[in-house]
Amino acid sequence: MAISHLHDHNHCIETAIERAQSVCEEKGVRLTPVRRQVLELIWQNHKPTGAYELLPQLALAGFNSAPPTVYRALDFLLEIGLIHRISSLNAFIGCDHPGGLHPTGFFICTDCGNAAELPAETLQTFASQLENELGVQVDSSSYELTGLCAVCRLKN
Amino acid sequence: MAISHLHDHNHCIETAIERAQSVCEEKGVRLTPVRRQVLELIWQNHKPTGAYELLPQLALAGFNSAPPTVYRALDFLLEIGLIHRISSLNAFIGCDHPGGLHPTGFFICTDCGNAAELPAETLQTFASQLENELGVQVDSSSYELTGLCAVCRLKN
DNA sequence: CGTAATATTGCAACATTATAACCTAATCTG
DNA sequence: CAGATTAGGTTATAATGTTGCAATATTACG
Repeated sequence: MAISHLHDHNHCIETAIERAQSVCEEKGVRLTPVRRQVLELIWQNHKPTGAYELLPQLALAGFNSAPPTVYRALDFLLEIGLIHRISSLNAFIGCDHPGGLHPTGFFICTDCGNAAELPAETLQTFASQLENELGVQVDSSSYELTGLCAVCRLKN
Repeated sequence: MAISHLHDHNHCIETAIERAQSVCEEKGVRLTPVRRQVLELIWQNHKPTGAYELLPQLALAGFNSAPPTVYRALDFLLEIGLIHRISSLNAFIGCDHPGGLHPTGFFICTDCGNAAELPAETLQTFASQLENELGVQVDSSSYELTGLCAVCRLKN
């Protein structure tokens, strides 16, 4: 399992970085070394990662490492939708399907710690339903759930 | 408008405190003076309120006012479901329908700052749908949306 | 190219939010 | 009442996030 996970995972990271490149080119913004490195670290961790966890990792990779550096990179990545912020954890995680700002939604397993992004269509449906039900206009949203993921549910 | 709002609002607060009393009696826990005062302040503010906003208000009401005091009261009120935490705002707000722990969900108007609790049934439906869709078991959830509320939408 | 405008980064200090540790006081239980 | 439990006071500190300004890099344009 370790090997296949590792393999998949390296693939994940590569793909994520490539897509990030494309997104940035399309938008005419710059994926600078720090920003790229932060994104790569987030994908390497592959779980919700706090800003202050990234600091030493960034230092280890030979980059300047002070809070504003990391937060600026995170803000940039958030703004173009390459990562999401999970506010109940004060943590950040890579976006599965970048390419524009969209509702944030994660299911976080309290056993294995994995965070799975919720399907965009589902979130869209929820938001629309609430708009109708409440008569409001939804501009942004974040849905954060915890519990046991499908795997851990069987294990226990 | 100011008067009617004020009236409704005082009623809100009274009702909330009364319900809190009942809930605490049922559960056999103590709504001590600090806890009661914190709850009352939260209802008085009538909008998401940060812990450090409560400190001076608590001091003004003649109570000890140090972070642990407020946080302990907040933790207590959260645990028995009398208030909710809105993590995207690092703030707390009174629960509309206390009487047990339940999913947290709020629509926050970016214009007027009001936070409206989402209908419990709707949240329950969403959670069930996600459980089916993802094969997971949901233990807790928090849905936070922003945008324009029905009133502010018309005003603008 | 050269230069001005813009965007990005480095750095130091600071602001905000939350918790730990330890002790005292109040309340409950038998 | 004595002992156990719960709640609160106090000090210090941890964790998270921001501001402001100077320096550097990148881009735009004559």
